[in-house]
Amino acid sequence: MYALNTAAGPAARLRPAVVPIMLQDTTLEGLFESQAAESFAAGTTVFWEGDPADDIFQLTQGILRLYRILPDGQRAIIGFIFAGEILGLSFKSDYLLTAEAITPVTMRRLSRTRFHALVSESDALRPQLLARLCDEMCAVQDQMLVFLHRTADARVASFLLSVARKTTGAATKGTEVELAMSRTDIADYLGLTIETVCRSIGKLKSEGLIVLNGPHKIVLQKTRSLRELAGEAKADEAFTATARAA
Amino acid sequence: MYALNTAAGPAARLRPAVVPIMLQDTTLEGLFESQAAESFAAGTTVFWEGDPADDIFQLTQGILRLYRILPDGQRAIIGFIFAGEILGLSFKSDYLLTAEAITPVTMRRLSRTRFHALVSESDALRPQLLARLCDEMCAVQDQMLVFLHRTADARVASFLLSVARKTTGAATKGTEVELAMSRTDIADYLGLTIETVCRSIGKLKSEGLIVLNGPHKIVLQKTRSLRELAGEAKADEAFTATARAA
DNA sequence: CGTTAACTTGAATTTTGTCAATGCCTGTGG
DNA sequence: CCACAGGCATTGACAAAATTCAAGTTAACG
Repeated sequence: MYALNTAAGPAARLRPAVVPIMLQDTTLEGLFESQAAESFAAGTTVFWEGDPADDIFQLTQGILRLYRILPDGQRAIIGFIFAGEILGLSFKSDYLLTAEAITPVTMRRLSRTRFHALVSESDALRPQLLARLCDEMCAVQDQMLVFLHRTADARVASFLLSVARKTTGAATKGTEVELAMSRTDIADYLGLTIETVCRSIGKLKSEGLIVLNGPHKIVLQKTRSLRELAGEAKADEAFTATARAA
Repeated sequence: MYALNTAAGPAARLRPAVVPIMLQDTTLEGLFESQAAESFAAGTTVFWEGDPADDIFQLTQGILRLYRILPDGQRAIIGFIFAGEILGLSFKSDYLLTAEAITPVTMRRLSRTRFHALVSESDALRPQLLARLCDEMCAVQDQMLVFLHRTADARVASFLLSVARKTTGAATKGTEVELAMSRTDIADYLGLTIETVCRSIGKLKSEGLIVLNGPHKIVLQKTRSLRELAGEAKADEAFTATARAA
């Protein structure tokens, strides 16, 4: 994968601008802190599939979409990058996908050679990079399990929970999720059509699992049902115990 | 991912038993060459999801399936491991999936701590490990694109090509593919039902893309059509040129 | 051989995709 | 500030794809 979640998650964005110097040596994010911020307008492309993969980025604000165009012309969205995440980590000479700003974004850039030099010099950073890659691999696998083996409704539920966690840090009753991406983006990510995404969201709404404040603001209501639908948990222990007692 | 393809692919299996000593220092596979071979009967479990992840394995003969049981009891196959591949590479303390022998297998084992010590000591091995992880990540992504965005027929075609390449090293007209796994295994891997897998294979057969020698031996016939169906290539250049001229 | 499990095929149902129409935000210009 | 245009989201009717349920048929193994 080309994106690595920060261990800290959304907390990273709330972190004060001035951080202990030590961080620069002990976290991958620290490597970017001395770099200048660059801005990209919404809709702008940060890099194209096929461009030489010269740089590695940290997204400091905004949301990106990563996609590839399939041989038949269909656009497949590989994932979304949220503030705090690192992007472009690859050992290929070219980028294998296109990164596009969904919202206005700001990023910090580090040349790939510099990044790898810094990482391989540091005994603290090397294992971190490996651990991150493994974490990311696990995440991709989990995602694939949900998306591949479950229905449209389950995929949408899983997606909403995932966005909630990445943007607000939690997915509890009352959490308002800002969906910056369009329905088309969601569909191209989940391997569904726009219409099916709409209908699934509509169904979640009519069943009271979520509430909509316009098409791009979703409030989570029945988070247990959402999690079950998304295939994240078995039926609750207490519930099955009750069922057994009855 | 828990499996890393050997760079050499199937050639690794054909490699003479005696190899230059140098290899032991320059490839990840080399690390396993001094280890004793262990055998597992078909149907045996090598390790279970949740076991402490103490060892890393190289599969020297046979085929494994990797799977997890989803909360609703469904079995999701994450992938298959073929001879030559390395298995169990994770930075988690426990295995996150179950590895089961499909055929009789032989493996070599290395403790995780030993493996990581050897790798981190070697300037040659460290970048290899990173590169492998990235390659594997790309492979998982590609797979996801095909499986998520394409039909049952396309998934099956893609699967057959992939098995052909991993076992015979090529996917050309006349290649005979040995499918050691059951239809249920294939279905649980592709996110389809057994019946759909059967029907897709039947369709490929009736359209002349493949020939069956019993249910577990498949001969590739129209490899270009298979690749197009699998979404591996655009329509052939010459063809589109012709179409334009007409 | 005979038994059992695996594979294949068929028909009905459900889910998803396709095509088409309508409604609703949003931003721009009057 | 309002009107309007254009894009996006939603909904409906129908078609296609995949799943489910239910037989058969073939292959594997003792």
